[in-house]
Amino acid sequence: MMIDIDLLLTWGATYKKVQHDEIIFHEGGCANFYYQVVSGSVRWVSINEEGREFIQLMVEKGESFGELPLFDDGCYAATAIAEEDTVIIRLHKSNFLQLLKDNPDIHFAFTRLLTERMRFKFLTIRELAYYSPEHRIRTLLTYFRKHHKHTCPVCHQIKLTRQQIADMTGLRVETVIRAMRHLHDKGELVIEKGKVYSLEK
Amino acid sequence: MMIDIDLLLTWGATYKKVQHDEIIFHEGGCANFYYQVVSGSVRWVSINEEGREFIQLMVEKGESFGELPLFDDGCYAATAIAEEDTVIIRLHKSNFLQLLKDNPDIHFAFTRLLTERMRFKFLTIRELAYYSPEHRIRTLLTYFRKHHKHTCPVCHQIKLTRQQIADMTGLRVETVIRAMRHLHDKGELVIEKGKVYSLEK
DNA sequence: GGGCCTTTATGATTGGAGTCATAAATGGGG
DNA sequence: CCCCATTTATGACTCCAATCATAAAGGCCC
Repeated sequence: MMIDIDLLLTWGATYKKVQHDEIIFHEGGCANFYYQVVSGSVRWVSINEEGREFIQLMVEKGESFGELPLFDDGCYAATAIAEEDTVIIRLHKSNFLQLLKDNPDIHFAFTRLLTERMRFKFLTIRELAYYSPEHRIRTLLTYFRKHHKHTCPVCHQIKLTRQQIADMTGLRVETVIRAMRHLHDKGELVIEKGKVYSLEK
Repeated sequence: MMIDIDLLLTWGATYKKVQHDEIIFHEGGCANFYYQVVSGSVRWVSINEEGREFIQLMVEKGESFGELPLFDDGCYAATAIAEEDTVIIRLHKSNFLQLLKDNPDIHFAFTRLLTERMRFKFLTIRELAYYSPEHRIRTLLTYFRKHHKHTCPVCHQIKLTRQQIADMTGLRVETVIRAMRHLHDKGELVIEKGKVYSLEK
C-alpha cells in the first residue's frame, strides 16, 4: 500500500532523511503525521524494560507506517527506527484524513492494508502461543519468502540476520542459530557459507 | 462498533440463532457474510493440530466479527464459536460493501475498530514474546477490566474461567492457577471462594 | 441433601529454551 | 591483504513452564 507521491506532495507532504538506527517516532508519542517509506526501510518495534526489541513489522520502500493513531486519536503503538539510511515522506494528520475523505478508493486500500497486517498478527500470535522455535522460524521465513520482503528473487537468499529472526519470533539468537542448524540438517533449509541461507521449496 | 440493526435489516440482513459451542464459521472457509452479535457472545479462535484453542478475540453483544475477508477477498483468519446460546445477524458481503460505500462514516468507524483491535494484537504479541505468566495474566485482566468485557461493574468480578485465561495467554490451566494464586498472595489480585476473583485498583 | 460434572488446586517430574562463556567465521574498510 | 566489528557457532548449566497424576471444592439439577 502506498499513496502516489505526487498526490501526497500536492497535499503538502514533505521529505525527510533519517540515518541508520535513527528513531522516527516513539511508542506512546503523540501522533501528527502519516508516514511512507520512499527509499530504505524501517523497523517497527515494541521495546520492553530490559531494552529487548520485538519487531512488529518491517516496512520497506513504498509502504506506509504509523497510521494507527491517525484513525483513533491514540498514540503510536510501537517505535519506528530506520533500518538503514532512509528517506521518508510525511503528511500532517488533518491533511491525511481529508485526503482519505476525498478519495474513498484510497481509504478502501488502507482498510485492506490493515486487514493484511491483521492476518499476519493472527499468524504471529498463533505461533508464539503454541509452536516450537523451529516451527516459528519456518513459518516466518515462509511468510517472508511469499511476500518477497528482504528476499532476493534470483538466489532465494533471505536477507535477515539471526538476530532479526530472533526479534521477530520472541527467541534468543542462540536458539535461532541452533534451530536453523537443525532445520538445515533435516534438509528443510539451505545454509551456505554460514550467513547465506535460502528456504527450500 | 456496531451497525444499527434497523439499517442492516433494510439492506437484507437476517437473524440466526446458534447454540452454545456451535461453530459459526471455520478458519480458512470462504467468506460470504458480515456478522454482528445481537445477544450472547462469540469466541474467535485459532486451533492448532492438537486441538488447542487460542482465543484471538471475545466478541460480545453489539460487536462485529469476521470482517477481515470482506475487505481483501481472503478467507476467515480464525474460527468463530458461540460461547453460549447466541443470536447473530448477518449480511451478504456484496451488500455490506455497498453499505460502506454509501456510508463513509460507517467505513471510518470500521477503520477505527480495526485499529483498536490491532493495538490489542500489538500488546498481546509483546506479552507472548517477552513476559512471564504472571505478567501476561495481569496485563490481560487489566485490559478486560478497562474494556468492561466479561466484568461486573459492581462487584468487579471478571467472568473468565482459568481455562479461558489460559487460552488467551498461551499458558496451561495449571500454570494460570498457580500464577494467580501467587498474584493473590502478593496482594495484586483478590480471589474469593476459589472461583470468584477481582482485580485490584 | 445426595449425585454428578465442571472448575480449581497441588505435588512430582521432565524437557527444552534461556543464560553465560568462549570461539570461529565472515565481510567491509583502510 | 590485514584488521576489526559484526555475525554465527557451540558447549555447559540453570530454571521454569509443561506434563502427568490425583484430589478437593463449587455449582446445579432432581
